[in-house]
Amino acid sequence: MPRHFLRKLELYTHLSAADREALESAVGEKRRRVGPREDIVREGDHTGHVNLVLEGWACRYKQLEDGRRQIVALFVPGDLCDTHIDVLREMDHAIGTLTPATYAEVSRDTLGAIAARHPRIMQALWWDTLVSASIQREWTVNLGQRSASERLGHLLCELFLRLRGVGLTEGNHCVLPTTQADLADAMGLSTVHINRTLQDLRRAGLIVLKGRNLTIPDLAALQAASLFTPNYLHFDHIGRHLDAVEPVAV
Amino acid sequence: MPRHFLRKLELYTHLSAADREALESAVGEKRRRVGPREDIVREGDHTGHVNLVLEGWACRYKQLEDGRRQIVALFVPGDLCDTHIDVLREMDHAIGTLTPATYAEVSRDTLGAIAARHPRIMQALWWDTLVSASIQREWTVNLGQRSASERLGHLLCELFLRLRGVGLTEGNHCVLPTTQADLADAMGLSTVHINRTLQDLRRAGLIVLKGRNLTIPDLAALQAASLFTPNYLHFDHIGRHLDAVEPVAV
DNA sequence: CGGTCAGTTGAGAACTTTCAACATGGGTGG
DNA sequence: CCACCCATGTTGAAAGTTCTCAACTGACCG
Repeated sequence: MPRHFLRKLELYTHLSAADREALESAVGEKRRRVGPREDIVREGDHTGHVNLVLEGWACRYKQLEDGRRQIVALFVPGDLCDTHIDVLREMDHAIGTLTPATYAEVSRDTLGAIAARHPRIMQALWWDTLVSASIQREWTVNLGQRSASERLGHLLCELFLRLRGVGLTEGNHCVLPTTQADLADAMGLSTVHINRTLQDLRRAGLIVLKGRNLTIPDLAALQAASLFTPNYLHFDHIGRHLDAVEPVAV
Repeated sequence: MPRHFLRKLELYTHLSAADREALESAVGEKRRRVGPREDIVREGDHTGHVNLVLEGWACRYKQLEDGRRQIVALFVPGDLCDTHIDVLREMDHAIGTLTPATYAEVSRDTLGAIAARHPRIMQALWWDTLVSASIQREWTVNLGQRSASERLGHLLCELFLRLRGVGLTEGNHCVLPTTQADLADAMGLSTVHINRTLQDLRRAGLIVLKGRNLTIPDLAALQAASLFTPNYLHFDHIGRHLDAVEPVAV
């Protein structure tokens, strides 16, 4: 059932049937369904589990006292929120949904048990954690150095590749279920400017965005226009030395 | 010798004498001294060790093809660069010094051996890693939502508290050895604007900055002006349940 | 003494925000 | 079934912030 998550981990290494079963049963333990714009975790909480997004989109965000909000990470199906975060006393940020969503709560104990018994999974979770950190760094670059259109184009490239990594694209097309206000909070821009920047990208033929449907006619062109290089996503099967060798050949 | 690092870890938990010795000997293995503005790690490298800053300041940065540079993290004495990063194939960023610096190279094997034998250290390293990630998120908020003066004030608050955490402040005073150009690259602003913003902060009486010497006459005031809350640094001795109980009482 | 680096200043240009109005669409109650 | 409402997206114009360019200062070094 956590097929997007499994698919993502297999970008790093091939899992054995036993690995997959272990993850499936862990994810089956406790499942929740929530509406759009709901908090899953609030700032100040102390949670003892990890959340895995199964369907829908969510985000990690921080809010300033005066109401300004910054989305610091977007979560799409297959994304794991806050691995190991429970070493810290309390959450310094919140996690909320952008769309209706379902997610699995995996307890720390369950995750620890799996990691102990399945070293390949442990490595893959490590990889996932490090890639998340790398994405966070790239967002810092994005906000610090890129112009509005580069910034937005960069985000769309990243999301497209991440969605493709979990099997949620078709050809050069994917969904973009966020509102323009969500994009604004993620990019540190006003909604008005997001709107105009999207129009610029459309006018330049770099994207086709109708409603929640995004098409990127020429990904290489969008990447070039956004100074995007995919290396920071580390989608290069770098854990192949750990690949499971199944006993049964085809 | 890695006194700043030890002191930082003790913000989280108290280490035993054995813990401290293990860390000291690990850090003594290989020590390097480099000048200012030198790269310690280059983008594309594949390193098998972790670097611990002993003296001087360094940074993690990413550079765009057209030369724009974003500093995504600052390292002060006691900071550890890139724990566990070697799960990834190659570095997606570089690490360079800002000032002359000395650092210790700790091999992955050494670190792994310590972690296995000293669970308290392993937990403390985890805490350090998670705090670094938290700081990275806060920088994203900083670049996305705060105005130039809030942004710069926020950074100065953070640096002051981090330096205080490793014993490198005296009263309300510390060093700030970066150039304005470095600050600009870290804050996503131009050097000219950094210069003017520093003047604003000075004029408002929030900082006194002469050469490399920074004084913050009223930290609470600077925090308030910058919408700074220290919770994200997690300096709250949250690992106290792990505190070492020394067999010898004083 | 000349050169270089860091810091400072002025002025205009460019980018982004704010405010306010208007358009569109889906959903709800009458 | 229609009327209304609200969330989302769109547009215009003025204001505000930040950048760029260019010049100049002061300190340190060879």
